[in-house]
Amino acid sequence: MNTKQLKHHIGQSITLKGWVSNRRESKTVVFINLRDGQGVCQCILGLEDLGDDLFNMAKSLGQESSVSITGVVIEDPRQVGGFELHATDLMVYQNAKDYPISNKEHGVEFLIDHRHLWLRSRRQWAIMRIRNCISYAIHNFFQKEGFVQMDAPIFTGNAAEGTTDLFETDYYGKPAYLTQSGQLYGEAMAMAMGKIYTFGPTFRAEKSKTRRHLSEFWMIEPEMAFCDIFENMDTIESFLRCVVQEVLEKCTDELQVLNRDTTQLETISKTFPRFSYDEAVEILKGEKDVNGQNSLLTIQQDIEDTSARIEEIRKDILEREAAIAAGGMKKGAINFNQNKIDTLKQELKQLEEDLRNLPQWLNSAKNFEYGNDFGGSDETVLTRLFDCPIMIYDWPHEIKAFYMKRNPEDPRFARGVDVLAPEGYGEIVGGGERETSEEWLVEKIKEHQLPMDVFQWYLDLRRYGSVPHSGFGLGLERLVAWICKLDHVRETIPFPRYYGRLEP
RNA sequence: GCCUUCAUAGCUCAGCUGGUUAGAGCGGUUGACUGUUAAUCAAUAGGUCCCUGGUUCGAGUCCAGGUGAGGGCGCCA
Repeated sequence: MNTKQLKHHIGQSITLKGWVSNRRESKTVVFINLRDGQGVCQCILGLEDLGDDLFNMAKSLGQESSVSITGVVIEDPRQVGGFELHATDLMVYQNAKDYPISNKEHGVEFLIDHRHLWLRSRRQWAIMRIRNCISYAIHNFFQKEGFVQMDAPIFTGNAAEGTTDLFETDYYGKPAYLTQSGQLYGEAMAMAMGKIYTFGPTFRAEKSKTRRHLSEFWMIEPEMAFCDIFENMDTIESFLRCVVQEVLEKCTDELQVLNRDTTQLETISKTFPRFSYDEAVEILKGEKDVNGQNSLLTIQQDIEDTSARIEEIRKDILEREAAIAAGGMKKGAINFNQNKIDTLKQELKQLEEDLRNLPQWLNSAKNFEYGNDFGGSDETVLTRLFDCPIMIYDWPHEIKAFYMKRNPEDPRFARGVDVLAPEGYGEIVGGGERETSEEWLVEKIKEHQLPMDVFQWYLDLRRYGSVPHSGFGLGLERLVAWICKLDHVRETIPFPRYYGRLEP
């Protein structure tokens, strides 16, 4: 029996097993919010129903104590979940004391240090369930479309694109690296199966301290034979649409816990705008408007709005502080105002940081040099103008990987595609069409000064039945972060690994 | 690697131009209250102000170095 099944047992006596997430008490009643992993249910434990011993035990329960409560299910629309349990019996597995995570706000460092316990809180519960839903939806989509899941190796012997961002391990006395992409193997597997996808961990030793980088993350890499870049973009679009719609449908409770504005996700049904690199540069530099908006003016406006909001918050804080200092306020009101001030200060900190960054971003967009790759801030500036994901294709070949196919009509460009998520989440998908010609590839490998011998197996794919083929890589954590609208990808994975973080 | 912000009670934070015994809320403990949703109310315990050195009659506050953390850039999903 669990809290999700209560609606089938109204008026019946049942037993729930779980953890005490909160407790309130008065002289003859104790209220316990019971969390069982599925959901929550408020349990009412009355002195008369339980007797002195059990009632006193109920009173002594600390947060996160593990218990089993038997009682009658009562429908009550005021309650979270819609039901409550009028207890007739209580069994305590363990009475927990001094649980470190209270229902108040905590700082990031403290919470991450207690990640093993933090996972129990409501918000994390919602995020992990959405992550699960996304994983399932991804498998579902590819399986329905006839893709075969095949796993690429995690140890790799060669460093295809430099060793600086690879983790080195000892493999029977030889250096081995943890995979940073299974793509080349994906191509080999696609030639065996037609359409495949990998779903596995990826490791990058980038010393990045940003809200969108992890050292260990999960990547989904489909690869399709007989597929050009445009068919690839079609696949990416229907894939993302399918996953987001699945979450909207299946995770209404979870999205609500996160306070996610779902109208911003429903725009997924729109056709994703597609721009060539050339067009995207014009938009970025403010030389071309889109949707009646100019990128530079939009950021300029953001700067002004942010400054105005900062002023507003400062004033609000001062007023509340003055009101408290003036005295005569009831303790409850003081408490309320102080909490409000805390939240406002939090927002203020965030806004002040934005205000430090925005002018840099504006500057970087203004002075963007044609031919360069887009930086994180450029992506933010671009996507600021759209409410659904956008795709950018045909990149200068110099800045793309050696295996990227050149546009036959204009060899200055490589047929890569990046998908940028809205709301500042940046690149969630990177992909493209792969080079089919052995000659071109050999030339590229030389140009990138890569060791030819380790790519012989890869070149075999072009020697024996080379066909046009494409694929892409999706960062699961970035997708989860965007769908849940989280500040940082470290909340999207149970035990995050990022620069400087290895425990717990 | 570069830039930037920060470190005060178990937790979240206040502490002004340096000045007596360092404060609040939450959490803990004790008590009050039949219905609370981060309950409320009263009382109570709880401190190496990150570390080292310096300036000063006097440093939580100023300066230098170190350590740890947040965020941004580069790089990327």
